Amino acid sequence: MPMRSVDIERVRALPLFQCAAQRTFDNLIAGAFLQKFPAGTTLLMEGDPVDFLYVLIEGLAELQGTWNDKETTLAVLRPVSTFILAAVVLDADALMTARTIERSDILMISGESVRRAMKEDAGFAVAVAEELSGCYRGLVRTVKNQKLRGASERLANYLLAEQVSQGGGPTLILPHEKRVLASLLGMTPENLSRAFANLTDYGVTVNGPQVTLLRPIALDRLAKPDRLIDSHLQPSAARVGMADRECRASAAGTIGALN
Amino acid sequence: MPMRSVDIERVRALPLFQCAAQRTFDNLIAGAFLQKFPAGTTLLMEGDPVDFLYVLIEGLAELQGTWNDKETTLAVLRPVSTFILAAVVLDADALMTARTIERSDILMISGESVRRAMKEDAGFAVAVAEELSGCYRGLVRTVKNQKLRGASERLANYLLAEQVSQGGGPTLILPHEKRVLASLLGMTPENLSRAFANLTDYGVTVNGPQVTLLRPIALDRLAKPDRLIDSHLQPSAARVGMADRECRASAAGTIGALN
DNA sequence: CGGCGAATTGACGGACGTCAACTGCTGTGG
DNA sequence: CCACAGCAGTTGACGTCCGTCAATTCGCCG
Repeated sequence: MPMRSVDIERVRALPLFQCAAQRTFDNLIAGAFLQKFPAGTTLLMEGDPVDFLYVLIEGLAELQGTWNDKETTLAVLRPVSTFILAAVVLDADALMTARTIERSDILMISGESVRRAMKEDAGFAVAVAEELSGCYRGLVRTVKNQKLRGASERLANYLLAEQVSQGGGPTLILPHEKRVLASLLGMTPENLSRAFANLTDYGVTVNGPQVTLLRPIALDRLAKPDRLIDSHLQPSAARVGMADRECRASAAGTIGALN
Repeated sequence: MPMRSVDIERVRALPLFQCAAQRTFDNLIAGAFLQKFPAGTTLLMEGDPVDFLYVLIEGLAELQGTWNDKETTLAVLRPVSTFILAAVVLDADALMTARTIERSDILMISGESVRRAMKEDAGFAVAVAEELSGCYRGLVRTVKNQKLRGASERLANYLLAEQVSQGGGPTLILPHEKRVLASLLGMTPENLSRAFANLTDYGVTVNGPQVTLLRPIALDRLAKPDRLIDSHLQPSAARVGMADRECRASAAGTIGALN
């Protein structure tokens, strides 16, 4: 429950916190909990009031939305990401359910203290606005991805993005169950299987969670990745120091670490 | 080009600006332009650097995304809304192109001065964060709408939302061409026609841009509107003063005034 | 060993996109 | 004033993509 100083430093290094005054940061973590959750734990249900800002320190988590007994995954989060920031800022009810996919370490910071810190520390308030901007743009990319691309195109782009995020080698490991991936990409598990089958012509080989891209150029020609949709290919950051805030926020899933 | 004081007051009254210090606000509008554009003008192209924060004062505008020669409408904006805020905050390239649908009056505020104002005025920075949060949540609703509902369900919900936004009477006027509506709802114009046809069984009558809802209860049973997707039905604002920031931002289209 | 759930495969149906033809409106120019 | 071109909207036919249902296989864990 008390935080290790290693973890404190990881949090302090987040874009969200690194510009905050030391005093602001201390106040924020003073009333914070670091908690371990097993896989499959629901942290927060859609529609519930939000009392905490969450920070995923270790593990894997998922944000999902529901309607009419149907469910969809809006994002898969990797460490280190914050989530549910927008609801915290507005003190509003959650629009998505948050669930752990793996055993996870999660830092919970009082929402009330976040709102107070923003009013007292302009640097922190700016950082919150920047974080939200990155999340917002991640979602814009998501919507474009969904509305403009077909199912196999979405999968192809996902694979290319994962490839670079896993070091650029020809073979990559899916970070979670295929059913979660299917939901993230906006299709059924059955259709994801077929989408993988479609991509065999483009050099995609599947073996359980392990996927190999034998003909990346052919796959790329199908996927047509675009810097205005796929956040992993950003131009050479002409304005230094920025850009990577947006990148980090968008690193998880096809899309963004959504707040 | 010089702003009328009427317009200045309308801008000042926006949630984004009403908490800003007078001095901050004066600096912001000091270097701002108020400009009139004819219908169909492209204000900003996808991929371009963003130099201004835009405020739609009068008229109607549209944000669209493109990929592989396909185009989709991400939002339709009504006065008074800001747009392209997120790109301004990050000083990043636009992810969407902005186009006027009708003749419009648009206020353009220097992006540089917005970023400076945030650093100097914590109240303004908080307001920016709140605005972005509302926009973000609008987009979350959009994604859920897209991924969880079928085409006629999206249309039905759009109609019910428009109905309340136009005073609650049985008949409403579509604010723009049906082709724009189709694109906003994620379908082709042909399919929008068919979706309207499907809804005749639920008391929906179409006559050009005029739509009448004869059996709102039946339509509602089909649409299953949900407060976690459809921003027009918010609970009774237990915490006063907030909530309507989110509502305003989400009032345009099925979805949000996207920034 | 037995059972459960994830993943795959096939068959089927429905939803949606595409193409084409037709209507009706509007603005233009002879 | 009317003829005509151009575009939005509608309708029909058709094909494809995708979801649903069912059966099967496989791996994991009790």
